[in-house]
Amino acid sequence: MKKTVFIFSSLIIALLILFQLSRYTYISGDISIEIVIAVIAIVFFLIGIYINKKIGKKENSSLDSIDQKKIEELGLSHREYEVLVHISKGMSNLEIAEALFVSESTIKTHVSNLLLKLDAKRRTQALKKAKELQILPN
Amino acid sequence: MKKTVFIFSSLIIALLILFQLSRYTYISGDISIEIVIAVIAIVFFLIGIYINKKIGKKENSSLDSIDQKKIEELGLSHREYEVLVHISKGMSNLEIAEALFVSESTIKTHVSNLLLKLDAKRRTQALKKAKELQILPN
DNA sequence: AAGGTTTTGGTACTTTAGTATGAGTGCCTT
DNA sequence: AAGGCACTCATACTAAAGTACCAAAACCTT
Repeated sequence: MKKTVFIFSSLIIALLILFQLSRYTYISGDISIEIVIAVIAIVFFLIGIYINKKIGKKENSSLDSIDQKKIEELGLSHREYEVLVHISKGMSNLEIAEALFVSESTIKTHVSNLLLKLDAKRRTQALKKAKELQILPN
Repeated sequence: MKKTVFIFSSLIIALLILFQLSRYTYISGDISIEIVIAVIAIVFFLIGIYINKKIGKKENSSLDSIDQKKIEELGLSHREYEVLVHISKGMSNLEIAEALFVSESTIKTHVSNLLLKLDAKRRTQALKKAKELQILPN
């Protein structure tokens, strides 16, 4: 919101400055009108690119970042989320157990609770839902 | 490549037309120079936005689009790929079987071949690899 | 210190997933 | 027409995954 106002204010100011500049060069006549126009064209062309890039980056970053709030909302504990991340790497319960230095039973407990909290029947479904909820990166 | 050439050609032509237009209005003097400059500024501003959107979409689509060539490289059959897509939706073998109107045995066979071709031990690992290979959308 | 939550782990069991093997059918190509 | 490939399905396993229930230690918090 604030940025949009700033950008449009800058645009209007730039426009006014260019108007004054063009009038000056028109009167003095020491710079050809074609060059002025070319400069204006290039400047606004670059402004257009710049603004679009800003907007594009915002959209991308909102798609990439994981939603910490939603993890809390779901009541996922730190360990459960950790297990979820390992599942997303395609690891088996035993592999996760070894990676986290705990027993396979522990991982099974975590997975079971995980599936309950994510309302999933399978780990693959949990992955799909987690990605939809933005708690796992794509 | 072709699009880039097209865009730059259009840009150069637009520039030439605007030059001629500006000269004409300069000589005839029936349109104030400020309006001409404002029009040029707006036009190039819009051109900048347009080009950037095109480029942005290309970048996004290249990240999103599935790699048909890699599917062929891996030797994945149409049915196997179909099963893979269903797995990525979090479905069980039985659910996939019902969705595709075949027996669970058939799906198991497909999954087995799928895992071999993707060099995966589990379906979750197959999903991870498939996404890395860009044969599944994120 | 008491109480709740998290983390850990076990047993026992059911359900999916995945492997191995064999085999029939249909389609395309040579 | 014959061979190859994709698709289908079955049986019989083995291996994971997931559930249910219980329980103890570790942790924060009030």
